[in-house]
Amino acid sequence: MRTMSGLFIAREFFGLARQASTNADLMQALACVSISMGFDYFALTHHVDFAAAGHAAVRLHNYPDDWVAWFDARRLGVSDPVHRASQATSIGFTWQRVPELIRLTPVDRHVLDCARERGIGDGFTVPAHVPGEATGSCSFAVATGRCVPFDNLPLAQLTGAFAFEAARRINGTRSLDAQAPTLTERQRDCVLWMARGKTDWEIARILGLSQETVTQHLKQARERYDVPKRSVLAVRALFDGLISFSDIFRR
Amino acid sequence: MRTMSGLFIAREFFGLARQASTNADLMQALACVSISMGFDYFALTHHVDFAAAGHAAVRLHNYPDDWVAWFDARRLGVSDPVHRASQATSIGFTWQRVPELIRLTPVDRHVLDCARERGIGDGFTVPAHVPGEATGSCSFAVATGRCVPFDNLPLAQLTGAFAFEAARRINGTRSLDAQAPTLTERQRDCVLWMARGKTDWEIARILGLSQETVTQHLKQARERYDVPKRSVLAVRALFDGLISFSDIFRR
DNA sequence: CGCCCTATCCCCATTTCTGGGGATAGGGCG
DNA sequence: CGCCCTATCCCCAGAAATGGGGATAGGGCG
Repeated sequence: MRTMSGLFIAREFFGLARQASTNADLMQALACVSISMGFDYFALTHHVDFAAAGHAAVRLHNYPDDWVAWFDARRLGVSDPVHRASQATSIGFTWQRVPELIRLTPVDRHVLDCARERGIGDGFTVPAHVPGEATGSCSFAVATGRCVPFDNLPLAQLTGAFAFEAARRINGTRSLDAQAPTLTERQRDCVLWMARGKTDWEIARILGLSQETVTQHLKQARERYDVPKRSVLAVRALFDGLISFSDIFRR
Repeated sequence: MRTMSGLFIAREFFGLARQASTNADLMQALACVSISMGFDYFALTHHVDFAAAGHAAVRLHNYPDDWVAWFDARRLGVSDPVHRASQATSIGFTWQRVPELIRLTPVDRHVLDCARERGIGDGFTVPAHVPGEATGSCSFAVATGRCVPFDNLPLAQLTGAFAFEAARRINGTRSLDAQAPTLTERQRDCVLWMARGKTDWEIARILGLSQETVTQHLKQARERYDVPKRSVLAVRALFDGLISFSDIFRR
């Protein structure tokens, strides 16, 4: 009775993932659930160049070694077509749908062919994007020549999403900084418009102040954060939630 | 037998959402599935200022009229605490968890209190973020005094994610060629150090280039994003996941 | 009352960023 | 081969940001 076993699989994985306190714990849980769902491989990864990236980037997988070597030699972490496709949707997709999401180049087709030659056939990828963090995904794949277990794709969607969040937790998601500086309302106004790309003169017009006053507010905000430049001030205020991406981009 | 009815609800909703060709179709499907899951209200929305935003922004909901009027009068689409919290996680969260995700200001607490007074109690929000597009979410809420149906949260996670993607499809997903800008490796290096607060001279020393080359790379990055200032360039690159908070703050 | 904070405005000099122009070299692709 | 992209370097002038100084006014608190 597949219906019943699907939810049993989910509950078991959620329990393991919730208890996981290391990447190894999570890897083991993912290896088991992949098999249970009818997949052969999994890969939970940030879409970065692992040769250049440091410690904070996550990559947990059980892909064949020769595929991984080939992938890394070409530094495909950023440009892999499946990774690129995952930036065009908010829910999971089978790899057969990739050409509907992005325009495939000849190089992309070659990458997919080489994966097939090295044992990775079709798959299902669950995107995970949190603003301010590297984009990522959790993929489940079948060996070359096998079929994706279509009935279990909703379960794979849930599992992939939950696994990525567990990885964020284990590897240290940003924590709320109780000691972060606060800004006055006026300082925050000026920081928000600066982050929108306005000059002091423009902000002065918008808020009905003199240009020097705007300069002063931004200087005082920088001093509270002890940063030398406005670019890092904007980043810090974003990180602390004093301003939000939506607020910045609003028209 | 709740286990059985949960997956029955999911399959029914997926069928309706897949067939939906208008926002009204999707709204009807969401209204039904919300009740079936044990919620009283739903709201699928882009996090924009609806007074100013245009045609591409989606908002489908069945909230009480006086709450909506209050919400819009204060233009909370971009600064609502639940919306802001959804930018700090990749999976859904109950509103009780919002203080773990963002720092609540006195204004935020007032917003949550007023929602409660107008009939909206607790809820569960599923974030949806596609790089290069406005952030959004699909929320399910219970009336003041009622409990969130915890057993159905995995189902709400699936439903919310699927509904948001259906809304994207109905309202015209972007074309294959419309992708967030990309930066060359060198441009990204310079953007990252700029976002860390370094001057061109400093970046030049760090990367072993001339100061003019650094200026050029940053100019070209601004041109790719079509933004006039470095502050907003840093914000955009963060939003799209090209650089991350951990990249910037890492030593 | 004095002190501190916030908001507002002004001045100066220097550094940094922005727009605009020029150039070379190497690699990939049609 | 020509074209485009990437990386690198240079020049100029003007706008914008940064550091540093000055000031007033109003409100809250000990």
